[in-house]
Amino acid sequence: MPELPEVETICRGIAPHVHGKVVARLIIRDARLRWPVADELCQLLASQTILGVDRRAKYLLFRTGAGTLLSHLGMTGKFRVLSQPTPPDKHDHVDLIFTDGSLLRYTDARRFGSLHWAGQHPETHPLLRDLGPEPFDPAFSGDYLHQRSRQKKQPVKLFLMDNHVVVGLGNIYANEALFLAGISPTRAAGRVSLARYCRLRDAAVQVLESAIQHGGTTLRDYVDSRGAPGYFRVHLNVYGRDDQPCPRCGSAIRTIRLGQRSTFYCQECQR
DNA sequence: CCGGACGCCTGTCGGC
DNA sequence: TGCCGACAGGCGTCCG
Repeated sequence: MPELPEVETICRGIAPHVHGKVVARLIIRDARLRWPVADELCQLLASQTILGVDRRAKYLLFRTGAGTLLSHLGMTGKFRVLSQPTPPDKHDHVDLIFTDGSLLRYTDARRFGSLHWAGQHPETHPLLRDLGPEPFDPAFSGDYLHQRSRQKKQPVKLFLMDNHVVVGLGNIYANEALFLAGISPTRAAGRVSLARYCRLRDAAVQVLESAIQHGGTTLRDYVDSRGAPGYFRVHLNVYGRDDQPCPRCGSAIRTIRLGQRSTFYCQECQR
């Protein structure tokens, strides 16, 4: 479900409500997420204070003095803050209960998400270690993309969605960035010029920043930590708009499959 | 080493 | 109405 803007929105929504809270206990109702949730998390987190919440790529990091709780939301993962417990629904798999009676509840219908303990240096955790730069990091530049893509025959859209290259761009925002940059998603990554990679970098940063400002994109079931949808959907130029007119030139937006994912683009505006 | 396909799950939607 | 296949904001792993 969530790409960078959605995870960032959840991170900002949760942070003020969990910051400084002390964990009373962790309840794991169903440990069968993408990887089994370790029972040890209960002992590790008990009586720890949440010092802060950060985002790295599409992961949320809950910092404590003893180490870091790492969470990925997969396709349908959600976090909500409740001021007091309510009877759990079918997919409410984990509760992090604080000493003041409030709680952070993890819900995930498809169970593609995950919860891991990452210790004091989460950046060395295997899931984070090999990730590429954040899109807002100066290291993510047109020059960087150009250098990394030489000799690559892979379609530029898959290159852009590769977490080893840059993080945070999932199917929606990769489609949108390529539209804004005027680059065909099927073009071989190694055959995109430096100038066009500079435009692609700018387009990616622009679409992600704008999406964050609008609280992310809700297509079907994404909601933030307060249960509110994101409002960026109305700003999408191509995603989900097959056969509709291109907002720039009016010709019909095409849909193809690339790496088993739906890919939307304008044949006239993107080359 | 690379690129592409698979599989993990449940829910929803469209077509017959 | 019901059934069935396709598809959905991700990504580690396996295979050629």
